[in-house]
Amino acid sequence: MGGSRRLPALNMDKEEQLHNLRHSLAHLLAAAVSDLYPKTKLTIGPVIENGFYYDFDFAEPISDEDLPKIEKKMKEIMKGWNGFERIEMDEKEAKKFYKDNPYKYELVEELAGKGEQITFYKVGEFSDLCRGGHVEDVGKIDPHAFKLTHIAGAYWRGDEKNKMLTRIYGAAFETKKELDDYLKMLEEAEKRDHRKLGKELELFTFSEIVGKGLPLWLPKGATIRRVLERFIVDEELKRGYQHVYTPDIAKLDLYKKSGHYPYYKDSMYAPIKIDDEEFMLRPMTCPHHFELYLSRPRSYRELPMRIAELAKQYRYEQSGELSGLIRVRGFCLADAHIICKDKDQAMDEVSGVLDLIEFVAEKFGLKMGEDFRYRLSLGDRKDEKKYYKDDKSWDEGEEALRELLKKRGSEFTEAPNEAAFYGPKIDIQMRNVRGKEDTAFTVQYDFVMPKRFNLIYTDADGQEKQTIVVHRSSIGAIERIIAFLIEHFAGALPLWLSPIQVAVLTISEKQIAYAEKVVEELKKNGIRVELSKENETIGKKIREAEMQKIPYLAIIGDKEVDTNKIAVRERGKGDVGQMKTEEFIEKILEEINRKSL
RNA sequence: GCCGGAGUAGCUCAAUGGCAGAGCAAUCGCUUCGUAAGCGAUAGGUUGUGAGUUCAAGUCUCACCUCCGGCUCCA
Repeated sequence: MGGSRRLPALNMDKEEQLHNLRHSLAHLLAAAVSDLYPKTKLTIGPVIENGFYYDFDFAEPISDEDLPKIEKKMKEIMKGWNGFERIEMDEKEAKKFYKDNPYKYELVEELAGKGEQITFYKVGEFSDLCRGGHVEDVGKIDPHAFKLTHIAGAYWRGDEKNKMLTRIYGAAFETKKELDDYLKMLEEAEKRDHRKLGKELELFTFSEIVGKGLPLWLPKGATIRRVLERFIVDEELKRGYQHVYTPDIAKLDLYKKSGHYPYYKDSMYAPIKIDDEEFMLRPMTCPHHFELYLSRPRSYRELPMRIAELAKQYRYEQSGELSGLIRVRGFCLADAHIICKDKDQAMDEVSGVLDLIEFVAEKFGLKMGEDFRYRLSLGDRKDEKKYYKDDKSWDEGEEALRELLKKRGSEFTEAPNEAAFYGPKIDIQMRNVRGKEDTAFTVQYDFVMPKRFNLIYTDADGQEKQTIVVHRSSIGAIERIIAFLIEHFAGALPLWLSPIQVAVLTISEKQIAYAEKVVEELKKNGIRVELSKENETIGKKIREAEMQKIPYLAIIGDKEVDTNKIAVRERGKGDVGQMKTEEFIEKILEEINRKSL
C-alpha cells in the first residue's frame, strides 16, 4: 500500500516529503476537475517551486472565478482519500483506458516506446498515469496549507504549434503558516516591483502613442542611467576597452552577411525602404563592430581588441513578452566585442570579463549565489537549424568555458539548448521580484562570425590568421539592470546611484536664504541636491522625502542658522545630529566615491 | 503571438442599468511650525477607443487598444 516503495515518512528528507505532498495535491486537483467538469481531458501535473500545477483540456473555458469551487471540491474529495494504490498496466490496457484522451495516449505510447513499465496510481475513485511519489495518507494533508492561486494558458508539451491547454497553479506547503508566509512574501514583493516604484519615484514612463515596450526616461531615472553609464564606461576604459559609436540603423545586407537575419527576422523591426535600399533598426551591435574592425588590416599586436559601446538596440519582441523595463523593444546594451587571436586568448578575455562582472556586482551590492548565478549555456549538436554546424568548435568552446568556470572556482549550472547560434556562452542570471529569472549579463564565445566577416589578422610569422570573438555585456541592458537594482533595493538605491542624494528642508520659510547657500555649497561639490520651499510642516516634508527614498536630509531651523550648521537625517535611520556643511560634504563625498552601500 | 484577467480624476479606489464620487496629489489662501501627513477653498472626467442593445450604459453585447498573470520566445 501507499503506492511508492519509498522510505516511510519519518526517514524521508523534508524536500522529498514536500515533493510528495505537492504531487499528491496535483492528483487531487485532477480528480476535483474531473468531478466538476467530466468532459475535461487530463494531461500532466508536475510539482514546481512552491507548489504544483496541472494542465487540462477543458471543453468549456474556465476562469479565476472557478478556482474557489474547484478548491472546495478538492477539500471534499480528500476526506475520502488515504493511500495510493500502484497498478501496473501494459501498453494495450493503458491505451484502452485513455482511448478518448489523445494527450495521455501519446504519453503511454512514448513510455512504451522507451520500454518503461506503465504505472497508474489509484486513490479513492481516481486513477492517473503516474510514476509515483505520493504521501502515505492524503486525508492527513492540512487542507489549509494549499491554495489554488491562478490560471494560465500553456501549450501542450511546451510547443506553440500545439493546442493551448488551461493550467491551474496551486501553492502548497506542509503547514498553513508556511503557506501564509509565502502568500505574504508575494504581497511584499509587489511593493518592490520596479514598475510600481518606477511610477512612484518618477523614474520612467511609457506612452501608448510612442509605442509599447519603448520606455521614456524621466529626469530622475535618466540620472540613474547617466551615473551607471559613466561608471561603466570609465571602468571599461581602465580595463583596456576602446569605446566607439556606431549607428542604430544599418542596411539589411549587413544582417544577411552576419547570418542573423534568417534566425531573427521575426524579432526585428521590419525594414525601412528608401531609394531602393532596405534599412533595419539594429537588433544587435556585433556586425557594426566587425565592420569597424575591418576598416584596415590588423596586426597581432593590436589583439585582443576590445571594442565597446553603449549601444541602443531594437527588437520587435512578441507583445505578450514585454514587461516593464525587464523586457522592452528598445534598450541600451553596455556591449563589447573582443577580437582575439585564438581560443587561449579568448579564454583569458572571458576570464577578464568575469572579473569585471564580479567587480560591478560587488559595487551593486549583489552577491553571487544569492542575487545572481552563473549558467553555462550550451548548444545542441543535433539541432542544425538553431545552431551553426561545427561540432568540433562547439565541443572545444563548451569545454573551454566549463574549465574556465571550474578554474575560477565559480559555481554554475549547465543549461543545454540555451546557447547563441554562433557559440556557447556564460549567462549571469538574476531573478526579479516575482521569482522569474532573466539573463542580466552574458559572455559569449563565437567561432562563427570571424568566418562570416573574415575577421583576420597578420600574425608574427607574417601569416594571416582567423580570430575568435568574445561577445559580452558588462552591466547588460541598462533598462534591465536598473529594473533589478530598483527591486533589489526596493527603490532605496545606494547613495552614489540615488537621483536625489540630499534634500534640504527648512523648518519655516525664514531659513530659506540660508538653505539656498547650503544648496549652492553641495551643488559646487557635484552633489545632487534638492531644496523644498514648500509651505508645509517639517513633518510633512520629511515624510515626502522619505517616501521618495532620498538618502540624506539636511534640516535647517533657527538653531542651525545661528550655529552655521545643518541637522542631518539619514534614510531609514532618523536624526543623526548636527554638523557643519563642510563636514557633511566631506562625509558624503567619501561615501559616494566609495560606491558602497 | 496564444490562454485568462483588468482598464473610472495625476495616484489609490467608490458608484442595483437611473444626477460620476472620496482621500491623497495639484492650484489659491490662512498658518511659520523641530524630525513620517496643519487648516480651508478651488479646479480637475468624452468612465481606454469605436460600434451596438436600451426610454436610459461606468455598469449589458461585440470589435480594437493598453496593461497584468502565465505559455511560447529571448541575438
